[in-house]
Amino acid sequence: MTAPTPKTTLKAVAEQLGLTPTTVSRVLGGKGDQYRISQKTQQRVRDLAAKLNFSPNQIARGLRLSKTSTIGLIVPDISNPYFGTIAHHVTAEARRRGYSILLCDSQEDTRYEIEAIQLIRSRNVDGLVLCAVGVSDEHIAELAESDQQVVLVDRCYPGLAIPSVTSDNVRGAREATEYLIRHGHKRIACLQGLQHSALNRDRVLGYREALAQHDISIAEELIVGDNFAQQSGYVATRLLLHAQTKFTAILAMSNQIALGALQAVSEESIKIPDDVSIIAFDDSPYAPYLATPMTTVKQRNEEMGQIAVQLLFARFESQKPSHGLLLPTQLIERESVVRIRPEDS
Amino acid sequence: MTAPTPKTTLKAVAEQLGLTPTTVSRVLGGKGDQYRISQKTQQRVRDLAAKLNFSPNQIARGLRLSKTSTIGLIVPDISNPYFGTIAHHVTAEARRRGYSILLCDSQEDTRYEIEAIQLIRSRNVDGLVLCAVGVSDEHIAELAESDQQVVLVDRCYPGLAIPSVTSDNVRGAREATEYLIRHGHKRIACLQGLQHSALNRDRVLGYREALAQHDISIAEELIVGDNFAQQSGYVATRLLLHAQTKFTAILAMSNQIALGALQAVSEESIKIPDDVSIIAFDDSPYAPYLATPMTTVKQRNEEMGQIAVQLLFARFESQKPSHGLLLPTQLIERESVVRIRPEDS
DNA sequence: TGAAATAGAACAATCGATTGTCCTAAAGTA
DNA sequence: TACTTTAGGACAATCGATTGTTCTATTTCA
Repeated sequence: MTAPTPKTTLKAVAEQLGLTPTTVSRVLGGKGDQYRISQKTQQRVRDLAAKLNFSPNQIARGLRLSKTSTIGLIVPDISNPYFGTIAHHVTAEARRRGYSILLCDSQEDTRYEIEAIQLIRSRNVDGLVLCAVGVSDEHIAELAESDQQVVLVDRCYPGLAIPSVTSDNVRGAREATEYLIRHGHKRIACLQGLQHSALNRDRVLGYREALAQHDISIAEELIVGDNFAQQSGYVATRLLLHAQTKFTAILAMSNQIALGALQAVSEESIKIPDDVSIIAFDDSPYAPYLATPMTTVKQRNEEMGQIAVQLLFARFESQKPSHGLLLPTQLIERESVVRIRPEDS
Repeated sequence: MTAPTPKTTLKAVAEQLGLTPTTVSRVLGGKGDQYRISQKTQQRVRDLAAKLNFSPNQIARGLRLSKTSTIGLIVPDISNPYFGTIAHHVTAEARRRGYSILLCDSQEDTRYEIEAIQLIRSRNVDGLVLCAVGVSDEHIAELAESDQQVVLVDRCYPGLAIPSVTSDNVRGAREATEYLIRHGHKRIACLQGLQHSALNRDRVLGYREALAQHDISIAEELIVGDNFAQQSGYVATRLLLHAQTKFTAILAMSNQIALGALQAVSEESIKIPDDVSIIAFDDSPYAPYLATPMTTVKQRNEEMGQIAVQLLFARFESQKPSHGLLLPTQLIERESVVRIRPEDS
């Protein structure tokens, strides 16, 4: 086995040059001139530091400066490409500013989320980007009152004074529903996500608004589902089909719910869109190549990640309270919705 | 705005009790008895700590103990569900052991990867889980000689004495190719990934082996593509089709390459599997619901994430050099491969 | 030539938690 | 009574980098 090379410290560099850590630190920190370190010394310091591949211990630095150049990121499920994309852009945007990312996966579980928040705070991150699970909000309220800088992404809590960036979920759901209505659908199943979450509430609200505006009575038995996972979409769809509840279209409130619906529908040998139309929240690179290319509500999750970091840095620089940012969604029309004759509905 | 609550320190707890930080630290560290702190004092300490919601500053702790309870994780692209899944299981497994994850996304760029490694090391992580980009290996060799604990995942460097966990890529590709051959295919396009990467070399090797074993001459013009991205798969497929190069099947070396192939094929209105069969590396939840359900080579990426962390901890505990771990792949048969008559090929 | 100014760098405290060692008063022992 | 134990904690150094202050030769200038 090779002998491990111990890390080079500031002190080690200083000793090799016959200087003190103070001097070395100032030179490398760009304050050499300010503190009248001679050019010759400065050059010697820089040369040796480069040669030894010295880079300051960020832990020590973090302790001294109480600034870790780290941003915490909590997401419900990093294996979901929706959050993966957000994370990708958060990390990219953070790196551009010299920040690192401390990642936690809350597994869609509020308990883990609380744990993650504590963990991340005990590590003194400079800021926190939080994709909350979205049900309980007590711990979020606590967070808002602490000195921790936070930005909420994707799922926000309207009551709390925390900067946030989310899709305009009400509008996105309303537009999707209206699209279905324009195509003659009146009995539209709503495969909802996590109940009592703000995110779900907004989407279902948009769905209800669209129906109400078109004088279509809302059939509560068509609003089903427990959470944003595939399993929930599957079960809900199977139950709907089994109950012989009549419906001509499905609005799935997440990409995973949509997958569950596809699974259920394929098992029943029901054809999309001939037998039932479907629109899903969240676009996917696979959407165009599905058995029936799927019409989706695309969210700007790339921008969400970038904006989240930018909001965070805006907070670092000023104490101005920033409001929630609403991003538009886009209905991507493919072939999973069929126009039906009014009498069918 | 609410007044920010400053963080509680050990010293603050100690002062409120009229004790020294030493005592408080020992009690909370479970060493109260060992250092003969009276039960009464211990209880007072614990009570106040709980009341103030004290949790030690991990930065200070990390400095003193030179142990940060943090694992670095570098992936080429966290928005790719393949890596997302690995990350998900790495974080879960790490949390179970009280470790946090410092995440970097190298964007499939070796320069960023090198940057990420430096960054992560300057933050004194206890271990590093690296999904390397896979072309250059000088910086990896350097890493191997340092005192940094590392585990390579998904993409390994055979020459280096670094523990790793990867799929048995040679065998996976060979089995997929054999499957195609058994279905009568002889001219099989190989949409490869990043050239000169060990991962790609292995997969292409498996492909060549299978052909060789069946006495099928290897048509070099059928081995095309630059990297693991969708764009590469798209371009390569378009070019193949444009060149009128005859082939009856495609072996795509990643999920994203496969997407690119689907894109190209759909634009040329070519039917899968009637006109061309396809098998792709990496399974996807969408695979069963594609226009043609796709036959895939499924990797055990969930286990990869878990095993990576376990290997890392095994290294923490013993200095035994561990070898590379090879995980089997699984061919998931769907409908994207058609049996053709020998004379067609 | 003597005092003031300046160049060049060293000293020492600090961030917060941990730990080997040391101190003091009460209790036990001969 | 005189001495050793023991209980219960306190002291102070340490991890590595940063920074306000201080110190010492040279220069500079009148």
